[in-house]
Amino acid sequence: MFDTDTAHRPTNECLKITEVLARVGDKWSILVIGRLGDRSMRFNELRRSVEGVSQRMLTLTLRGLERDGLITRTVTSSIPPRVDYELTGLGRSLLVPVEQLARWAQEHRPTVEIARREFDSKMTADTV
Amino acid sequence: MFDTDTAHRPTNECLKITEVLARVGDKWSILVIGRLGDRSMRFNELRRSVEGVSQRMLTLTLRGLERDGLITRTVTSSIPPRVDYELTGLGRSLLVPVEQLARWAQEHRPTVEIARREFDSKMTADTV
DNA sequence: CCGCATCCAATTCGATACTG
DNA sequence: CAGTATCGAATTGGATGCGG
Repeated sequence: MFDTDTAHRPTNECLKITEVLARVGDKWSILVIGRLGDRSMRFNELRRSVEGVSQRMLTLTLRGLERDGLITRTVTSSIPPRVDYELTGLGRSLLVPVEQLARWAQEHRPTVEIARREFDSKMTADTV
Repeated sequence: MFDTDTAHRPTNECLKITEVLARVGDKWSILVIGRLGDRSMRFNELRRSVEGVSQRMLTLTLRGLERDGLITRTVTSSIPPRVDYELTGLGRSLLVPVEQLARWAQEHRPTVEIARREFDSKMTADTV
């Protein structure tokens, strides 16, 4: 998998894909994308909405998403200034597989948590 | 999104989901899962296959996946010892949305790369 | 209101060396 | 072969204070 060809092609495609997935993988990107799924939002609005994200990380996340062409950043030079973030078409297309993954996580979270507890209890039993 | 309810429920579900997605998000997990999609594999076989992963990181990744119930670890006490890793049913179910995401990445990678170059050139133009 | 810069703590990761 | 242990380097992230 991760390859159109039947053959096992380790480096080329995989590395590139990993690079793209790195954006999705980080802690905040998908949450921000999820929030922007409904409508465009302002900076502090997003900040409050995502909850737990620091100003710094939100800034970095938004820059990254903008760089990848997933969101647009629109500055309105008023006083106070206003900056709106909105998903691009590309960003909205990403929303589809991300929602699938979110659904998986939501559906299987209980199973995973049970597995974790079981694993952990086995480990502590070994050590003692 | 990321919520079954219509209302905006920021903390509860999202944090838990983030926690689960953190496993998928890290650099090696999805690659390992992808490799195990076809068949079970031994430790060093995986190590060579994933390519770029250090022994340490592969061990940590495999432990994490095992802890979450996504793979099984089977030890055969021979000389030399033999350890096989295999996807569980849960792991195979994760393979589905992950493949979708991989397809997205594969399909849109050129677009993303163009966006990145464009963004970067704008930035350097500003600075100078 | 938006966001950058700096400092500093914590975590992550690779390299290396050593065990059953 | 399949790990564990340790160490230093690099990356990451929060807190704070300043600037447009």
